[in-house]
Amino acid sequence: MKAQHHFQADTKGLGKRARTRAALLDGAISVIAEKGMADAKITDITDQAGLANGTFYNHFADREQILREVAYSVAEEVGREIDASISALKAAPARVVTATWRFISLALEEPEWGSVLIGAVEHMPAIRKDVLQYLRGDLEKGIAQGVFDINLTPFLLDQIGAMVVVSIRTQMEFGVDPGKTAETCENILRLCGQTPSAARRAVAKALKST
Amino acid sequence: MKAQHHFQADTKGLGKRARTRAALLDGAISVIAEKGMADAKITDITDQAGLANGTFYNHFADREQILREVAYSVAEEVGREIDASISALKAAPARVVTATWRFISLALEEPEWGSVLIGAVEHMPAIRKDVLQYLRGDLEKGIAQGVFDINLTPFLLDQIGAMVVVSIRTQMEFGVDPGKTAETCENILRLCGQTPSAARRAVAKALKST
DNA sequence: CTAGAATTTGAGATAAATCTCATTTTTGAG
DNA sequence: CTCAAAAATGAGATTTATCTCAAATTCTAG
Repeated sequence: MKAQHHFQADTKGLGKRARTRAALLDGAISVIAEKGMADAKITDITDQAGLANGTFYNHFADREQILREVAYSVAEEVGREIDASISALKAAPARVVTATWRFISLALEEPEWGSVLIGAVEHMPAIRKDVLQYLRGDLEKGIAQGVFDINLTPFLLDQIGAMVVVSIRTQMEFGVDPGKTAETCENILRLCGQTPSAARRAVAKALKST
Repeated sequence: MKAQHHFQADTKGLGKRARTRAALLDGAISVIAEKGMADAKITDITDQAGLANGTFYNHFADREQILREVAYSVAEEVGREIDASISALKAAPARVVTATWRFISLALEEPEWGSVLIGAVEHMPAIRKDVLQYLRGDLEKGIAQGVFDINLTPFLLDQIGAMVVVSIRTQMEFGVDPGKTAETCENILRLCGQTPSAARRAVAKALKST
């Protein structure tokens, strides 16, 4: 799962056009990882890809388009991985904890993904909504299973999302700390109405089976 | 408490220098309210203040300085108001709820303050820390009173802060909704380890005595 | 009222960035 | 191998800011 060549990996045998495009997308991921989404300049991206500035415009209409494509692509990839890691789980708390844990871990293990995801959630409301849809289903499950006591609205999803972003950003800045990831998972369960001890138990249990 | 002339109100009788400076600071608040902190340009500020672009540099070294001064000033003012509104309260949950409620209400009643506070918390980590210090004392109180079950770290403060920001931003975008403010207060109490029903009761009680 | 000090002014120097396009280079089908 | 189409190139037009500074204006103390 080399994030270094996320896009180029899929272009074996394809034409030059596709390969250059992939190089630009990969360059964009690197630059976003290094300087953040807001400060990713076109020239940074083409330099990183070893191409001329003008080449960019043969492949993307403007700066926004490439950022959006990168963000959607990373979000989809992460979504697939999380889906796979929780597909066998039935209990809603276990699903929420495992998904959250996996999400934060992926963002931190591949800092390039972390920067893209944080940038996307901050600057692209449409993507934030998409990413949080994954959570929505599991929260519904929890209500149905009688273990979550919540008012399931986009507003609640945004509040949970904000906590996850803080967790990732803090760990990217001050160093990875699984204790913080665990605390984040517990806090989400608390938000869902679970007691501190129930939340703690659920997190411990979910981690043991990983 | 006219936010329109937050700074100019304090300059009766002072010299021209002070008055012009205050006009620039007030202009900055307006512009931040309208376009956000990231997009507040020097020229916008001087236009708003009815002054020439060059005048700005007689009073501030650069863009950052005026933004910082505006942010600190608004944060202090809001801090004072909140302190006053909770000074008589003894119970930690009541203090947390009242302070949070007041903070969100101030940000929404004076949209100029809301934009400044959100911009500051997002772009100026130092200010975020200062603002969250107010909360810290009350969380400590709650631990001492045996009603909060938390690991009181800057990390937890940041997670709570992020929820408040989401609440303000959502209401600024989609319209003021006291239900969302109440939900935010309840969610903070849940994070602190209270049960959903205890949280709900504490919020209802704190609001009745306002 | 006056003159020197303080303040304001706004044109323009400077500094990024984005995006365009005529030209050159590369590609790959026949 | 050839050559027309596709792609890449990078200089520079354009845009949009910040910040400087000599000149004009406004204060204020005597």
